Amino acid sequence: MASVFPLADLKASVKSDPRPGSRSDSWVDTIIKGDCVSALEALPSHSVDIIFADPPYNLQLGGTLHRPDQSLVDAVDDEWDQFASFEAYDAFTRAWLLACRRVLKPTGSIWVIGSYHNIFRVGATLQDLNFWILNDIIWRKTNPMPNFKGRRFQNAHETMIWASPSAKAKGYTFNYDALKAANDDVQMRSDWLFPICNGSERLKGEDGKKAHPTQKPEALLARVIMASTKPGDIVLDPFFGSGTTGAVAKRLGRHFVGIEREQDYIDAASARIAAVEPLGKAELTVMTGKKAEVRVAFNVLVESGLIKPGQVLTDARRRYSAIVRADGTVASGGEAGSIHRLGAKVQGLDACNGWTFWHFEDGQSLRPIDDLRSVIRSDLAKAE
Amino acid sequence: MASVFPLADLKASVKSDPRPGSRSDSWVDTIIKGDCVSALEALPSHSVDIIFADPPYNLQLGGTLHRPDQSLVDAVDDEWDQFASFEAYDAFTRAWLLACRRVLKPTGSIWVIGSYHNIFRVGATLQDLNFWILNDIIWRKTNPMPNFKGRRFQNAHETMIWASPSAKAKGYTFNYDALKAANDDVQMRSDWLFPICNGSERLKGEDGKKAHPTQKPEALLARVIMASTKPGDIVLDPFFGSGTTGAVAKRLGRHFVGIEREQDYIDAASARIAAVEPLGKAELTVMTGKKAEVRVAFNVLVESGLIKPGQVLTDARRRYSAIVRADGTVASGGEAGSIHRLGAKVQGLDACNGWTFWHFEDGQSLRPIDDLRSVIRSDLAKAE
DNA sequence: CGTCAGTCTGAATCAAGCA
DNA sequence: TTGCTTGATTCAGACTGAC
Repeated sequence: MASVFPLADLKASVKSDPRPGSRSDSWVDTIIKGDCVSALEALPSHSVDIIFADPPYNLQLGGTLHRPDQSLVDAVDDEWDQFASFEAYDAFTRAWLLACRRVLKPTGSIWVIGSYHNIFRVGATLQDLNFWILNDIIWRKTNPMPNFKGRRFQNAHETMIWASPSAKAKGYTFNYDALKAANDDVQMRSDWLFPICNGSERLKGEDGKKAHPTQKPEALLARVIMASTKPGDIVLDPFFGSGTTGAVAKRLGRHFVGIEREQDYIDAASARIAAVEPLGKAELTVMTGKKAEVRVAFNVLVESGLIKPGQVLTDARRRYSAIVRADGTVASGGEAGSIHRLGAKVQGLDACNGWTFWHFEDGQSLRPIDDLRSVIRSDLAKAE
Repeated sequence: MASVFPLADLKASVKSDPRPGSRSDSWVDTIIKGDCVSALEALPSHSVDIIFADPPYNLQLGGTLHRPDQSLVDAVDDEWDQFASFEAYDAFTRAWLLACRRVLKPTGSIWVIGSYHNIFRVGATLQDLNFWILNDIIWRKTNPMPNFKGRRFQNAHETMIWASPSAKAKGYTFNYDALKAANDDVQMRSDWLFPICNGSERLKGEDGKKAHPTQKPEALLARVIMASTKPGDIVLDPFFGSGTTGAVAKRLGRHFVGIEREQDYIDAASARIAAVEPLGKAELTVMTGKKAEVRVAFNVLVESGLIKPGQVLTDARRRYSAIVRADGTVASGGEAGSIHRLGAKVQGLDACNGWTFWHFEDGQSLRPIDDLRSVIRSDLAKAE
């Protein structure tokens, strides 16, 4: 897993089995080293299910920026983020988006993340190329960097665009019911709240400094992948960087393909992905349709890591137990469903408040999962 | 207030006093009836302080942007139609944005609101025209319309772009301190939470149906106007519609100019604005920080005797010390200079705010010399 | 072992005024 | 236009080390 694939070898491999849709599988679950567009052009047509792209933002920073305490802000000044003009950035964007569409299945979809520096150009280019925008999604950051000079609003979000390859492409995956069940039985909205990536999740080099300047949080990728793929799907990331997409895809039982130019990033991502333990099949079953009659309400706990997929919940007296799945449903015996339904089911009742019925192990004691919801609510309140 | 101004009369009026920056005032606090670009071209250059624009996103596009996926139009016509439509929309956007910039003061700023159907094109056009994006702001709706088909995320937000007329235009108004104070003493973020406009605020016709399809909530406009204008400023809305911008501007003690083509909307907006009662001066006072306060130099403290020549200043932890000299400079070791330069020097930094760095003995405690500046300012205020 | 205070840092288009 | 001086300015969360 996560082997590195030199571009020349990839071309030879794909040439030997070039049928669209077929694949020799040699490039699946690998990181292809090379230029984004060249690597994309070496892949078979219509061969991946979704694309998650975190392209350079084309930040145009002036001088240096200091905090009020005079410490220096470590800005993104990498060579890969430098473009001569908007025209150059647009040409770059067109090229990789066109290459992406050829590789994407007609039933697939693409996600692109950006900030106000680049996202408007990306969105307009997507439309110009006849991609069909399905949603724009706002990642609200719980802990964004402040505006130090007090001359603007605190830049507290980033924008993702979710699009299908054409207006007529209808087969894209959207796990509506699972998302709704996981969101307290109301539709998942277009604004998502997550912390930025730091702490132990943040990859660091031997010098203790961040391995990549723009590492995205796994929770963000988890929601993207759970929303728009099925288990076993192939997720392509043409700007692989620190490999968050690959790590989350592997954990969630999806395949990945990464494209990356810089060897340092490839090394960090390879090691990271190798350490990932995939979830089991039971945890990954995505609820589909209404026949399951299952309505869950706590995937935020799962996404935030307060509850982990595979974790066992019980009632207060440990008479009943259930296993948490990655999509925010729970399973027990042959039954699966929302915390509320399964709680009722195991007790033989018509209704049940899953939040107070199900408990989790906290050291030696059992605590209701509602306690964890309080933690999330507290975070949400702070973010408002 | 809120009289209607036929475009022909406006042209005659402005022609009689065409000096840029000057104004006969005849067009202030009126609704100009006519085409957006023509009306803008009839206004004096550099005459308004901010622009709030809620442009149509389906202009000349027929059903293209809103069309559900199941279109009966065949493929070739469909693609051609889309391409032509985006081009037409871009041309329209360029035209009204260019006309807006001529009318906008160099110290002004512009807000544009839109959804994913059009905001990416608007943002890219703003950048192409060398507007300088200051922030993108997300209006999160507390009560958005559900997604009925369950094929996408609930579209629960709209996007606003806030921009200055050029990268070098620095004088735009931003009431940072007032916003921060109003936000529990933390910086105002780029994501704002407001309900959509309904209930009694929603304008309705005699038939009881909504007078305008996209009436914006007054709270949204209030934050925009309070953030980026001063009392007495002129707020221009080139797509006036139901007149929310005018109503809020009047209530908040600002002037407005509206441009609108449809007589029905003009009638509704005129009546609405006429009923608005402006707030009093006391309610409108904007909290300002030190930037807007009277400048008090360090030597004023020495001259006034609050700080005495020979007195020793230290930093908050008494790691560094300096002696005050009669000319208002301070000295430490062999170095001397302003409170700022010496503060930077002793710390080995490029810059330092001497007002908050240097402290003086006050009984048993250390207090920043900035406290003494407040004393001076207080005395000055009493003398006014 | 826990607590508390201090430190560090994150995709940043981040000053204004005058000579 | 450019360069220099003055002086205005930070939130949340993880980590570190003292006690």
